[in-house]
Amino acid sequence: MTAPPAERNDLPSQYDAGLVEADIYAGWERSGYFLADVASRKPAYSIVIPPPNVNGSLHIGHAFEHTLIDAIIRRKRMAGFEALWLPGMDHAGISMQNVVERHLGTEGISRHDLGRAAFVERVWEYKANYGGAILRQMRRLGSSVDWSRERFTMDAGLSRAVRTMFGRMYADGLIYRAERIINWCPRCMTALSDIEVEHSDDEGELVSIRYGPLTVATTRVETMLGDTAVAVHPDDERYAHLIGTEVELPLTGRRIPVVADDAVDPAFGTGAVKVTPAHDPNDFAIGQRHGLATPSVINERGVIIASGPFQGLDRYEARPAITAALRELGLIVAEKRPYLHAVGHCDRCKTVVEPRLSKQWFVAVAPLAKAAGDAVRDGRTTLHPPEMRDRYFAWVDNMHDWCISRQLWWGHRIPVWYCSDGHVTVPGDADQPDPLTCGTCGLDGLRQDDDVLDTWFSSGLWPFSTLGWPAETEDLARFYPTSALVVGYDIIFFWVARMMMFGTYALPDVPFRDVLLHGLVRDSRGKKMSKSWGNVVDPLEWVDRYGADALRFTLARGANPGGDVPVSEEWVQGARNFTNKLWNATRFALLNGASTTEPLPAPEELDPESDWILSRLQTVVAEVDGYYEAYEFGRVCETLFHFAWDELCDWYLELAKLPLANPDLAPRTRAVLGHVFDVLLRLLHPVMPFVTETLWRQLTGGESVMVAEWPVADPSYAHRGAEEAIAELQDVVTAVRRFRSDQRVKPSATLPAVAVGGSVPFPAQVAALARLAGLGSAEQLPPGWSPVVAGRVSLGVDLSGVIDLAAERARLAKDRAAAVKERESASAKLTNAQFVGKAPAAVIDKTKARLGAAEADLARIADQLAALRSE
RNA sequence: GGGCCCGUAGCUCAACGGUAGAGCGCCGCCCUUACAAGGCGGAGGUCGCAGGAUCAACACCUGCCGGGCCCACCA
Repeated sequence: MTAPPAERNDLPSQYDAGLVEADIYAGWERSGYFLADVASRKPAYSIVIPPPNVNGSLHIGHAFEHTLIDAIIRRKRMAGFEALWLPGMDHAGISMQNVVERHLGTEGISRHDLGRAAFVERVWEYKANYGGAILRQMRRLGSSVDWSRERFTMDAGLSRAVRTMFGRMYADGLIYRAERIINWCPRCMTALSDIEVEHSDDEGELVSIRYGPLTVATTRVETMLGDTAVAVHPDDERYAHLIGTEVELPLTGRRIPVVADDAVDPAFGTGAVKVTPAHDPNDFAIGQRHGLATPSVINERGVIIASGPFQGLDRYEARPAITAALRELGLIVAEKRPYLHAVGHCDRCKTVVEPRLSKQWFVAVAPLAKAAGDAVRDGRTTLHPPEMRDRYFAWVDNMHDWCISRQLWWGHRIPVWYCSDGHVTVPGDADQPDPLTCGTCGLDGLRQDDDVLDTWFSSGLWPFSTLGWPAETEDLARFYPTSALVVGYDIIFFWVARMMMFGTYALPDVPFRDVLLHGLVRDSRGKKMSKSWGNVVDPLEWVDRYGADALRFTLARGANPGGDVPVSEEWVQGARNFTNKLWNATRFALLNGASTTEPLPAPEELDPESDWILSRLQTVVAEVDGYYEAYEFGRVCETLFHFAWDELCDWYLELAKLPLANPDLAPRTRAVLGHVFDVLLRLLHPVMPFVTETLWRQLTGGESVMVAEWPVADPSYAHRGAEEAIAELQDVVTAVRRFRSDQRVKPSATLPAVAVGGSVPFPAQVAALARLAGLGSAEQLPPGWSPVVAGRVSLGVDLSGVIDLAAERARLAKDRAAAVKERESASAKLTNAQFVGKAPAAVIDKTKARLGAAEADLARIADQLAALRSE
């Protein structure tokens, strides 16, 4: 796609992002630049997308994450890497099933009315109709993903990876089935892993109940129906005589033993604990140690199933009912009292989780977690920012076995078959067909496990399953390990740790070299965005209004490693203004014939202002490159923003106007202009792809900045002298401008004549100065003089009608006060530093210079005040 | 109950052992031939509090106050 170079003087004075972005993206897609070529000789650079949920839509957090990833990928592509950004989506097990069930609910039917096959069919339909919205929206943002490699966690290839992984881990004893206490959501009707449970401190009531001679306390009265013991600490003298005896369990007519167990804290409450092995993980462990029965009294819907008067009540109806019954019997010792305690909630639907004994599949995490921890400890994978390492280690070092079976219909069905004798058959390899006969006894009529796998099981394989694993594909060889993972710190455990576990288990190397953990997007007051706060924003609305580049710049600019990012529409407006500034500045360059075809003159051949901007440019190139490499996107943006706006636009373009008007000087200045804009646009491209593409094509006539070379700093253009000269010029101009402002000299009025301070080094600069400061003429004078006062004294110009002498005296007095303060500060510091003689020489010198400057200022101010007095 | 982070200009946030920065907001002046989505000038901070080590701290250490986050099977 070759963009026809537009008429150079045909650019409107405002940038309209909406006008160009869609076409540009379509052109990029057609060009094939997004595709990664396995056969290329370039070094590989790869990132797999953190797959968004199929049922979601692009929110501001995605926009943030995608901006960072795209910036990384685009820069690497320009820098000569074969860059791959692999897109895709996650089937989002519970989440997606819930969404579809809700839709069915509006039709008045449940998934059970449909049956499993029909329900799963519906989910696929839903996915086809609504899924992938995010991936389509990504085009709006400009994400340069390789669409030819798009994957889905339920597609055939990934299903094969899941089945292979399960088979291998089962064979290795890393996946097993067991009856355990698991977290159960009575609403979603499925088991959950530990991290799918959110704990919150909820108000409960601690009720003390008399069990014969003992008193126990509980927040969950209803579980007492399933108690099979009371436990006390073995060393607790108060109860030593009761150990081994039995007490009566109220309301049930059952007698239960008193057991001694170390898990009991004798200092808590009465030191006696009721034990409900089927409904509490602690109690289950106690039960195991003492061979207690494990009767379940609450079913999967949270309903009491113990026979008796409470049977059929919901757990929350049963609680007060049982309490009342106990009170009637006089068994409530103390009145119930409010008690704040941690309660687990389902992270999908917020229902209070019910610990429940059931038979589930688990991953034995110990060896995997160790490998995942080691990979970070020994530096094969690096976490950014490093503070996140502690969090990561705390998790992998203390992980419990992972419950991976879910009682859902949407997901990867567990690849396990049972015969009527209950033997388990697991196909060892993904390419084996579903087994027809039992591997143990040879019976046929096998039945597949009804459950599906935790959605994070398949996500955990993402970095290599998407590249073709278990097949040994070229993609896998070329792009694994992936170079970086860019993801929010909120899913370190859900996802990052799991990928590390699976990756180090199944492949010879880690899944990624760098992990960049970004923060959450917040509103302008630093508040977390949530629907209930009403502060969520639709990123695409901002894209519509201000353009994708403005949104991207805003997000990238706010990115500090690991930090949260506040955004507001005003920030985006500011970024939009920046795109417009770039637009107009480039337009100025184009109108003035900026050229990228003329060779850039060597430093000696240039005017100081050009030496200066090129010197600054090469510094900026080096800095920005380093910031990109360190994932310091905030600084990338900050540096480029200031260079472009404050230095290039506010000073260089103004300074360039004079040489551009001079036929002898213009060609060189045009070459410098062309070069500076060319480099600037390339540096900005990873963050602001659209506006830079538009402008870069106009400027250079090139095909696409996407595939332009990444700039490299050229230290031969470093020019200290020019930087100092321009700094001095800026000081003087600012002083004159300040004078004008103080003296209320109209901007349109030209001061009749004035002398300027500073060692302004050459005639062109004096002319520039006259222009920038609105002077009729200017001459050099010793530095440091208030311009007009100097003019009066030195040139004899009579400004008495123009100058407000009192205002000028006030200004000088103020300057003098500042100089006095500065002299004192520098002097104190110098005395201090010299006294002990430990300060580095550089510091002493610098401080001496400060002191000298302050003293010189004071002398000049005194002279000027004296001159004014004689006026 | 453990662990982590943060308290810097009105707001949101940077920086850093050696003279406090940005964006937005605010005040004043300007439609100056790239840009009013702009230009120029300016105001505004005892860097949460109290100690300590250092020639020198906003920056390092300790304690306190205030705010946030993560992990957690004490009934």
